[in-house]
Amino acid sequence: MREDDSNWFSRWEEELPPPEELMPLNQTLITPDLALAFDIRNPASNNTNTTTTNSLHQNHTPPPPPPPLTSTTPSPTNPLASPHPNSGEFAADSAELGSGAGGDEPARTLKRPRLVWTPQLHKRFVDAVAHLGIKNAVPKTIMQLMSVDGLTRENVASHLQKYRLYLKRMQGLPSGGGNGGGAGGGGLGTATDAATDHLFASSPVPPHFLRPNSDHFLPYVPVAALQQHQHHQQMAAAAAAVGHPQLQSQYHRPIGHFGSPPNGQFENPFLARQAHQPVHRMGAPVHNSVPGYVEDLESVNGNGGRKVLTLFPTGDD
DNA sequence: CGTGAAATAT
DNA sequence: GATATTTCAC
Repeated sequence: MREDDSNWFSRWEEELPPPEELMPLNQTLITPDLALAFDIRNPASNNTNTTTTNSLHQNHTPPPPPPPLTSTTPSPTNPLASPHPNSGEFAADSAELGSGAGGDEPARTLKRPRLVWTPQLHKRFVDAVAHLGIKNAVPKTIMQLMSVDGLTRENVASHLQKYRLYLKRMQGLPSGGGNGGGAGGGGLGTATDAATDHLFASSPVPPHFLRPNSDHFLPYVPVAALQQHQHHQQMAAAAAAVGHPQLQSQYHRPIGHFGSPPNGQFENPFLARQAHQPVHRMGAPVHNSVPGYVEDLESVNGNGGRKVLTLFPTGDD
């Protein structure tokens, strides 16, 4: 059964995980103490040996440097004056660690913690790729389109790679459902596919991806009325999504698992920063007029009524 | 710069 | 041990 592309989106809702993200996040949860800086990495959790049972992951990682990531901060004038003073950007930093040995030289060599690709972030990624088209779906473009602060080209490239594999695997067995035997004729790795499925399954796969033929991209429709009465809190972008919640005591709320979705695999509803407006012009031959690319916000009615806002047009052409 | 594969951390 | 993510190399 081939459904129109317009339907593929509808399926998202059902396939998408129950948005526990709906849960009203109150910035109140974040006390000023917590809201300071983030970023941590276990310097000692690095063991080349696979045998030593060093389960000591708990170490204090001094919150080093400021969160500022890429220097691309055009922010000339923010037309979107955020009504919430708290949620726009994060304070610079307080540099109050005093722990251990000094530590304050990191401004540049900032080793970012592992980036956690949450369903939301992944969705953004997919959306960006969908808008760009496989043709221009290159890390650099995607990264720029995503405008997620903290995201780097390497991150996107890495994820893109996995995403491609996932699509490939999918084309082999689109069989919805348990498909047990791989069959498809591919006979390739099997361990990584199933695993990635969970993560990628959270985000809808645009039909265009399965379509090596069509390389046309959507013109992107501006969201005329995006005045939702319910504004969700906005926190740092990927930066906040990084690191571990356990020790992380900064811009990340102790949100654990809200509700348990049937799928059971979501718990990090962090928000990606609404990027700035225009994307840097690159030497790309194509003129992608991508004005403020607004990502769809998760708007759900706490009353069972699930409502999702999408920006891009569903119908391909 | 982009992509592929390996290494590492969780 | 498996998976996710990061890093190196081409």
